[in-house]
Amino acid sequence: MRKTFLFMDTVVNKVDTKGRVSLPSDYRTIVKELSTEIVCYRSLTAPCIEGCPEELLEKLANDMENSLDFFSQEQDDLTNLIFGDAKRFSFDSTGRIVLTDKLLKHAGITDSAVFVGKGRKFQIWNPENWAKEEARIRAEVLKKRPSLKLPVQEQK
Amino acid sequence: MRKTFLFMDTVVNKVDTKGRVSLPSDYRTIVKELSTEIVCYRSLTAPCIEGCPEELLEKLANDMENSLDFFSQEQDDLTNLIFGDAKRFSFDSTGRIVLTDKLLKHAGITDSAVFVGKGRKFQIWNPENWAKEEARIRAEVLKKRPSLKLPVQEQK
DNA sequence: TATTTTCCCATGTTATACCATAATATATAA
DNA sequence: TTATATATTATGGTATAACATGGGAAAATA
Repeated sequence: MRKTFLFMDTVVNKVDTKGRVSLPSDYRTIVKELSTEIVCYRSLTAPCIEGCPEELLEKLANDMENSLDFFSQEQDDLTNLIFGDAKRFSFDSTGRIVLTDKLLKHAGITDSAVFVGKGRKFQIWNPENWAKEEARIRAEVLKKRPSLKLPVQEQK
Repeated sequence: MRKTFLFMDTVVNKVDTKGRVSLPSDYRTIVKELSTEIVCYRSLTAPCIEGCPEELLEKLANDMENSLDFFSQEQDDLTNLIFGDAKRFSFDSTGRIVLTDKLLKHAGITDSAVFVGKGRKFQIWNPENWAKEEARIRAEVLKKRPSLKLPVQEQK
């Protein structure tokens, strides 16, 4: 895998009635070096969609295969949950993927979606939900790091 | 074996009176790169059918051969169970396989079946049973979430 | 010959590849 | 800088191809 595969930035795109969305151009150039496909699945921990190159899940599959706990119930459950939910999405020449109803519903996305870079992977949120989530995260960080001194500035 | 051989997603297909089911198109494209056959067997741990390319069983056979537990009763039993039960299924030009009564009965499948991706392999469930199983797994994973540890990935 | 199994064709449905245009960003010249 | 041109990207619409599935003929089996 390339060393510098980092999904970044926050991009809002429209979602049409068929569930089509343009994958941000930046994301595409990253993905294109490997293939014309990405994998998406419902986040286990948040009301959003997660996406990544297939290579990332490939690595996970390998690790699980080679794990000592191969026959354990937990691994069995995890593979079912992860791979059962994940799905390949290929984008056409115009750079769009078609998200499924299951994914859109889980994230509460209707007519527009926001792509949020997360390094090796990215997330797709309902814009309003993301606004709240971002605020929550920022608040959390401030609370956890009281010694962090930000420049005192007036709110505008 | 190809780099990206991952069975994913959850697909419901009909099973007709002859026991015919369409293998999901995604699965077929994976399998086709190797052959026109898959191997199916009754899951050892759940009321479902498991399927995979023959190459995976090949790998299993190798691993067991090279294992330190070569003479163990457990491994002996496992090979008997798996290889004794496994059977090749070839799919025709329309992409269908014909499941045997033994398999269908074990999974409680009658008129429709759900394919669940599991990475290197996949499972075939009775839809209602899978719904319950998925709910169970999700609840389980959420409960364990704080301590949940995926296989540690080696840094290179 | 009767029964099962395999193979192939036909059809409705859905998804996807493609084209056209609009919007945006980037580059170039004044 | 400002204005204009060019390229890239986003989005709407549509024709096409792919798919799942029912039915039946040919082949194989008993």
